[in-house]
Amino acid sequence: MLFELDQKRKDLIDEKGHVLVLGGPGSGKTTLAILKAQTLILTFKPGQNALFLSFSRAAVQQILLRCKEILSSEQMKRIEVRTYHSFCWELLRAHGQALRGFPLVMMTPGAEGVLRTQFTGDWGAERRRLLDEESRVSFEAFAHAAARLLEESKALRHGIADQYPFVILDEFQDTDNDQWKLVRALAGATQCAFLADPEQRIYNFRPGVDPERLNILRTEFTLKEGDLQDDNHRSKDSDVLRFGNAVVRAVAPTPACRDVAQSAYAPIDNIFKAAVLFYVRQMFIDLRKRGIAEPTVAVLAPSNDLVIQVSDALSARRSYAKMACGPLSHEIAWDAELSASAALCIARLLEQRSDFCASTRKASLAQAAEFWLQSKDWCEQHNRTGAATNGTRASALQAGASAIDAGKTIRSGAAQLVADCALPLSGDPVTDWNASRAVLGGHKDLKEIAQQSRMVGMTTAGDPIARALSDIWAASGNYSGAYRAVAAILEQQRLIGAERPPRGCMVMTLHKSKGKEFDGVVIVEGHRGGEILRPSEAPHFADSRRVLRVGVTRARHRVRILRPQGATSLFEN
DNA sequence: GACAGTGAGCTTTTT
DNA sequence: GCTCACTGTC
Repeated sequence: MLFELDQKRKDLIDEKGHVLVLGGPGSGKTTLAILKAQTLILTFKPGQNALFLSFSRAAVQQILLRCKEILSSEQMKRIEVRTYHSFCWELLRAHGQALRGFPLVMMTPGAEGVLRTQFTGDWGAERRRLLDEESRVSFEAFAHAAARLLEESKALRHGIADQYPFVILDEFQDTDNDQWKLVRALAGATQCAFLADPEQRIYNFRPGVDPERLNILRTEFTLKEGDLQDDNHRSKDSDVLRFGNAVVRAVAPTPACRDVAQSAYAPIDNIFKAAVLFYVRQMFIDLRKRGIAEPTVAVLAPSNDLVIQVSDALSARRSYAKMACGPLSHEIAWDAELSASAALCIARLLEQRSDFCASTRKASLAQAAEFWLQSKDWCEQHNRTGAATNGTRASALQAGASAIDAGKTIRSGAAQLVADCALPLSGDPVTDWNASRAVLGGHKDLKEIAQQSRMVGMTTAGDPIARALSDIWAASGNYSGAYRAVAAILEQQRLIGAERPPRGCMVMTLHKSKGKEFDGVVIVEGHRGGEILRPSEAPHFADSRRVLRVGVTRARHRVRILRPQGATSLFEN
């Protein structure tokens, strides 16, 4: 592939020192960095590679795709595209032992959660103690620990610099303090390209992410800066980016943008859902009219809560303005941990219905309790309310299991509902699965299990879980062993799943869409909560506007923003 | 320890 | 309008 480069880009590629490349979505930062790597690779000695660090596995996939468009297969071998986590872990594993005397042991998020819930006091201090005294390193402390290794050992710094004479840092504006320490140590010894878009800084709320990051970088290192902000290659013929920038400035774009449409719906639940389905279908029709045979469409919502509602909206037949719309199949980008736990509850209930006895009933209660414990841990980790309530719910279910052991009556309504479930089975996995879910839907302290379990995909007979359950039924006429089978499938999906290239219709939060690209984007605002412009940020909504810009600029061709009637205008004039 | 009633506050989170 | 934390009652 050939690239026409202007002088600004050529200068950045030829610069021998560090470069800071600023640019909006689709401006070609990544491409420029890869071209620079391509040039530098020519000067590398055998064994030396370029290193490209990014935050998420999804981003790594995107970057690899871009690399394949530009580099030859020989050149591909000379560039390593990695997440911070995988790079740091390899560093720790390879050099931790030599420098500290003990091999480092990885503490997975799950294992750390268990320790944390048992520990009272300052967890941060305990985490440092675990690292110093037991060589156990938390997932979240990888960057911190790796940075310390580099800071402490000049030999290691130079070893890494020799191995990677050129390092690219993606999304640099979102680098947290620990990652910055690591990068600072690297940049002191090797040549770096920092890629950043200050307007895409949407992880401000994360501890250690500093809005001043770029200025900190500028004071610490001598840089050649280049700003590609004005250019846009992703959506050349569309004015999607112009709209995104207008949103951040809060000034309506003139002339109006053809490719971005806003619609208002009456703030009533049924109308909301019908409107979502209608406009998403409409987006597919629009894109096909433009000659895109198999369009990808992302439906983006400000909150996870709303993502569920959107998925709900797309899952049933509805009519909007007298037009009938059939359901639309779609994928949800979802935090798999909780939904896996919820799915295991359903599997336990299937076993209980197959063989109603003390041990299956206790297992169901224990799994439901486990769900709430995980929920509790999640709340604590993410600083959300609900931890106390979830803990109480878990206790009530555990108390139910103890009551069965002691031969006493179960006192909690939720525990009773779980333990007394003895619905007959039909042998059709989808029907039986949904019947178990429906039971849980009948109590406020179990409802969320039913809701979360919807995310694992068990709607058609072809889903892996349905097929496995079908096999079990065929072999034994009941669902004994369902738990193990479902657990195995979920584990497998966790390892291989997730990073498939986008296809068809996908629903996710605005935040999760960052770094991705779709033909069309539908942004959905809720009518009760789930606001695009978060009320707490009034009157200027600066953070919200950056998030919205990220969502809007995911689109190659077309955007629709669906808002409730009466919502605050996106523009102040 | 279960649960109904009451008043407050409501997001996002790459590994 | 819903869900959480907290409090009082059984």
